[in-house]
Amino acid sequence: MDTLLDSRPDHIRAATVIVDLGDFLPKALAATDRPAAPKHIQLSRALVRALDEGIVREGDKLPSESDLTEMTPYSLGTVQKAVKGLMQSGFVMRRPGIGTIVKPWRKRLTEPLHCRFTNKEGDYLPVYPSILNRTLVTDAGPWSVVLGETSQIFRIDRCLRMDDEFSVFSHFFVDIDRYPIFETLQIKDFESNNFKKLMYAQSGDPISQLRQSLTFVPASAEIAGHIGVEEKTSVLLFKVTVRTSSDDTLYYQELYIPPNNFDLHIDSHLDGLVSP
Amino acid sequence: MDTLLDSRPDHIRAATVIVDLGDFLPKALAATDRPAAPKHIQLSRALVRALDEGIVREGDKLPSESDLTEMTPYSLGTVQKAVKGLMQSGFVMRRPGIGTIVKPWRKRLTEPLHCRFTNKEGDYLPVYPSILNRTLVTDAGPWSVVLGETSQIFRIDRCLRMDDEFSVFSHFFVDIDRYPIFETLQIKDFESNNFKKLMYAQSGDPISQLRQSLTFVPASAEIAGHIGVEEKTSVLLFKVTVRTSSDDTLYYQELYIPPNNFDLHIDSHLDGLVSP
DNA sequence: AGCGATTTGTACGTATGTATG
DNA sequence: CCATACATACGTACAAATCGC
Repeated sequence: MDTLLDSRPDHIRAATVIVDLGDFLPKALAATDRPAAPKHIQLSRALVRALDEGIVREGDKLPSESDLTEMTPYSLGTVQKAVKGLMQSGFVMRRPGIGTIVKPWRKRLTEPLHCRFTNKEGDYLPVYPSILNRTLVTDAGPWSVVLGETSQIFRIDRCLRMDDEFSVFSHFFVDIDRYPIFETLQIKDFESNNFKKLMYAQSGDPISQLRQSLTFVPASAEIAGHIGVEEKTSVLLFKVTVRTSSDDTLYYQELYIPPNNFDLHIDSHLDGLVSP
Repeated sequence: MDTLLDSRPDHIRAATVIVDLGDFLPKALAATDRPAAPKHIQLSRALVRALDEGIVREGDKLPSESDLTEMTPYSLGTVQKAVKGLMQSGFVMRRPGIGTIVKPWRKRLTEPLHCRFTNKEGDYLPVYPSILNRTLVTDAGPWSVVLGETSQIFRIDRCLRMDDEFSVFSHFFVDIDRYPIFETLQIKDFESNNFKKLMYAQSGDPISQLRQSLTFVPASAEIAGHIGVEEKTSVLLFKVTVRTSSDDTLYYQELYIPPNNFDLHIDSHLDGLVSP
């Protein structure tokens, strides 16, 4: 084939070598989750882990379905479910007759999940979160609607500094019945951990519904102070509700974003395959 | 069951009656797509159509998997795929032991796909689109990156009036090799149709990847005029790239949104099940 | 252009597990 | 404890797209 006329994207054209997972997969699958996740989820996670650990790299071709069926104790259908999940999450690309190819993912997902900015070059700004406060919420609001009127809701206030450029203020609402760790953990412990890890450590439930909305609102005095704008300046309020496929709300988040010159990247869906 | 203590959401509590699709489904499935879509997609679409036509309403319980298997010529696995697709798209909710329940969708999706606002009551603002212009794009930009440097790109400029409240200006970029209809159709024909219908009529390919980002930008003179703000006013630039699961870009859209008091609802994913 | 070999995609039938009422 | 209904899993078969010869 004439490569000069090969206009396919790099991550397709370059994929000729099939990555060897013969050593990795059996070990990765032996380390079972507790309680045991479905087999196709275990396989999906193992493959994502292989990506995280650099065993599989962007542009690599994964073993074929039948190969995976042979090197795992799973059936073809299970393997297919696993790889299909990876495709729906955007990790890989599949074509009949070609194979399964790992898409370029630019950079691994870091904290926090739903508020990442890129500069003009497309690089993500590093985020430096700091915890300001944690309170038991007693009044009603959007949080109680989505998390349930009867539940015990904690609110965690954070300030997310975006690489010394600007700051975002965050109200994070969570039901402590579902995530008791947010009540028991000391505030200082939040600093060293990150929210995504905490959420996944507790739930294991796949995220499959994201409800997001945006409004312009005037900044309150408190919020204005934290994000460095004048009081009543118009800022963006970004509301995020995260649900499982069975419609349980995992958490609700409000992000106050001042005017800035960076691109806010909006997540579409993740299907619970993000590696903790 | 004591309804006073029943704190479950309406759409679960109310679902006691199983909707009768015995008449509708066989007829709906007989009207096959051209070219034939996979059976599980056909079934999904038939169920969505039942929703559109009011045969199934919000809160209704769908027939069980085994019932659907009996009333259709399809196997259990096929039925499961179809209903699972509806769940991942957010149309229905499923629980073992209970059944499949149609979620409240407030209002059917109308035009345009990615820019819908709600008022304080949660109702969508009606949208009145008008076509301003259609040009062949020759220069490079984000559009050429995502649609391909070599492709013939058309740009359609539109003004989307949001229920007499405010207006949004839109640049819609599409590859005419993929959607020749955007070149052949007269501008006046766009008014009566809507974009979503046009896109689905042509492709049939399921949408599965949405890439969305937001930036603050100063409004150009032209755009400022259309959306009724002063030149150089800071407006929101909402960029949307829509791809299939095989990574083909369907279209790219830029939306210029003036400051306003409504909620911009952000789509997460639709999986191609939206009924045309 | 044609023909296998490969690989994903769809589909069927069956069996068993788990949550709910 | 039982019936219902969704969830997972297995094994098989064939179709459709792609590639190399």
